[in-house]
Formats: sequence, structure tokens, C-alpha cells
Amino acid sequence: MPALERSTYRHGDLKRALLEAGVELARFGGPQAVVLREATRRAGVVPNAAYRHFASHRELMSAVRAAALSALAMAMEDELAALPRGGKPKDLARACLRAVGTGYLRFARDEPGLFRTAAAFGEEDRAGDPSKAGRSGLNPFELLCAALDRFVDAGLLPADQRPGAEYLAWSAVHGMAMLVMDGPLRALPDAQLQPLGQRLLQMVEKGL
Amino acid sequence: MPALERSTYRHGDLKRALLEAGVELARFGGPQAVVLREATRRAGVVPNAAYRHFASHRELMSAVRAAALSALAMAMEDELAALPRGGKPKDLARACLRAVGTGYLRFARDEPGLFRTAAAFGEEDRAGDPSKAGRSGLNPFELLCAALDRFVDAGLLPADQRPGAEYLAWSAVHGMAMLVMDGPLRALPDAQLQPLGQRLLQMVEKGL
DNA sequence: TGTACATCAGTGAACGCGCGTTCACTGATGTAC
DNA sequence: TGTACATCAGTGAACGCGCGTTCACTGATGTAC
Repeated sequence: MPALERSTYRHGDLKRALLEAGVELARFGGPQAVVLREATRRAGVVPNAAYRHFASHRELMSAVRAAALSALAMAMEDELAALPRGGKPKDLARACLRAVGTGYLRFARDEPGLFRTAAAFGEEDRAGDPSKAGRSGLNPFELLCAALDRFVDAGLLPADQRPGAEYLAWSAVHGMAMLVMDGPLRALPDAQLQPLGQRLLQMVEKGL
Repeated sequence: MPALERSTYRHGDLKRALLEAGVELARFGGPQAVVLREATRRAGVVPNAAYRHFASHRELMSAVRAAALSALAMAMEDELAALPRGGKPKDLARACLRAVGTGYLRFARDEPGLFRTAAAFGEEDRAGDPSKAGRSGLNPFELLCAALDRFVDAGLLPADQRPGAEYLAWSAVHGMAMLVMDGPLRALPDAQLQPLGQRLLQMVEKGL
């Protein structure tokens, strides 16, 4: 099994290459498609070479998932960054929560494979793992919590209703993300999906 | 590979036995665990015997999924049946929608493997397939739609808000079901999960 | 009522596949003298 | 500045596993005469 893309005996950056191959596999096939042997194939390396860098398939998978979570966090941050500056605090708080939800839904739509990988909760979750965070250093869940905290600060949500609210909001948005990815909303054109997503977020705002 | 549980050459009811074995596999391991060879093993039969009754693994899977959907529908109907008779129409309509959601969440909690199988939207969906329905003849989605129609009839939801509302409600409840099954709410004790589910349903009611 | 025969449910053996993982190895790299 | 050597990244070959599926078969059942 000679190396196809490489003239040197050493690869140079195999760990990164394997991770990138794994992410690419996840992108098109979801977590199921993250196959160690296929990642090594794409890196132009013999299967067991992976074991120099990952102790097991599980460990590679875990790294891929962290990358997917990080990408999701960035999609949410992109929406936050696109928000107009200034305005009334209440409007801003509303816009932030909406941006967080919109980013989540957009990522599920644009990158279903990566989204499914990020949402594969099966693997354990070390809190505060920076490899799962976006540019702000917050992971997707923390971004949601921060937006809800602003909601309370702006007086849009009674403080005694705050605990657990993150799971209510997350549920609503996560559910729609699932229906969009491989559920009955998969075939819905963007022009109809976009307003449906906004209605959902409005429901959360009003219902919290 | 002699039959272990059987003295006759013919099995007698192999199709049913395979389906039941498949459901049992799904119950404990989700859709991934529905393995044709294992189902035949449990039925005390040689692997290829399955092909007398199912054209492929896919077809067995599809039958198992229909059974899971049917069980889900029944869990929802159980909640509806437990509702007190009489009362004001508005209260009744609210209670119905809540019952539908509660049944959905309860099933996800009690039968995560079957729930994941029912929610494996990958397979195509023939509408009105009676094998996916509960005792009322309605499948889970149709039960939700019926509850929402009542909501409109009772004057709790403007008719122009009705289209698409099923996807908003479904999203919220489905999302929480996912978080409960293998997400961060998995470890939450029932005593805390129950009120959280009710808060979610209240959010949907208010937010629609 | 008894016998010949068609049907077809289940058998036995094998196929090719791809996976994760282990083992002993080889050879390029970089450091110590 | 040159050489000996330790390190360790990648090789080569193989392992056991379980899967879905195909083939030619066998033998119990039920029907037609």
C-alpha cells in the first residue's frame, strides 16, 4: 500500500490530516461515516498508522465531534456578529437570542452531517473543553445560556423562570433542526423554512 | 445450526417471530441494533430463512419501524384516554394538546430504543399506513394535528396561525425527547423531568 | 379413503465485504558526543 | 564538523468479527385425483 500523495517516508502532519479527513467524512455522512480506515486512506497512509496519533477510533471520533461543535459555535457567533449595533437593550436581547437560534438552525440546514456529529451526545462531555468552542471561547450551549442571561438582564424574563429555560429553548430549536435535517422538513425550500424557523423562535420568546 | 426451540421442521409463524425479535432488538439498542441475522438467531432459524418473509434487511427494518410508530401512537392515545371527561371546551382542547405532548415525551423516556427507531426518518413514509397507527387509526403526527385542530375550534389559536403550527409544536416536543433520550437530560430524575416537560408544553401553548 | 405430487418454508454452506486492532518491522530524523 | 545512536512515525501482514445476501437443497404440508 504505497503512499499515493507523498514522497517522504514521514507524513509530517498526520494527526491534522486524519482529523481533517474525519471531519470531511462526517460532513457528508454524519458520525456513522467517520471510519478510521477511510481517514487513513484519505491521508495516504496505512490503517494502523492512525494509532500513533489516536489511541482508538473512539478518540478520533471525539476529536471530530469537537471540531463539529466548534463549527456550530462559530455559525452561531456569525449570526451574533451580524447584528446591528446599538438599539434598545430589550431589542438587543431579543435579537441575540434569535441570532443564537437562527445560527443553530442554519448550521443544521447547511451542514447536516456535521450537525448530526455535533449532536451525537453518546460520547461523554467534558465541560469547558476549548476545542468545542467558537471564537468567543464559548461552546454552543454556553452561547445559548449567555443569550438567556441577557434576556433576564433586559427584564424580558423573570429571574425565577431562568433556571431550566435553556433546555426549553434548546428543545424547540433542536427539534426543528432534527426535522429539517432528516425529517419531514428536509424537502421544504428555504423560502418556506426560513419564516417557519422565525415563527419557532417567536414562539420560544413569547412562551418562555 | 439445528433449531433450539423448535421440534417441527416448519416454524409456523416465522414472520411474526422475526418482527417481534426485531422490535426487541430495537427496544434495547435502537434502529442500529435491528440486525437480520440476530433476529433469525432469536427465532431459532437459519439466517437466510428470513428471506422467505422479508425481501431484505431494509424491509424488516421498515416493519419494525412501523411497529415502533404504532407503539408511540398508543402511548399518546393512553394519555388522551386518561383525560377527565367534560369540562369547558377550551380546557379540554388544552388538555388534549398537552396529553399528546406528554405521551410523546413519556414514550421517549420509557422506550428510548423504540423512540429512536420511530424517529429514524431515513426510511420513506407512506402516509396513512395503518401499520403505523394507534388504536384510533391515527399515527403520531395525525394525533398531533387533530389536537391542534381542536385548538383552533376552541378559539385558542387563530385559524390563520394553524398552518405549520404542527411543525412548531412537534419541534419543541421532539427536541426535548432527543435531549431526554441520549442528551444532557438523560440523567435527570423523573421528579425534575416531569415539570420541565410541562413547562415546555406550556411554552408551546402560550407561544403558538 | 388412500396415494401421487406440487408447493414452498426452512437448511447448509458459502460469498465478499469492511471494519477496528495487534504485532514485529524499518527507516528517516534529530540529538549527544 | 562529523559520526553513533536513540527515538518513534509509518509499514506490512495478519487477526477475528459479524454483517447482508445468494445458491442449490430437502423435506413437511396440503391438495387433486
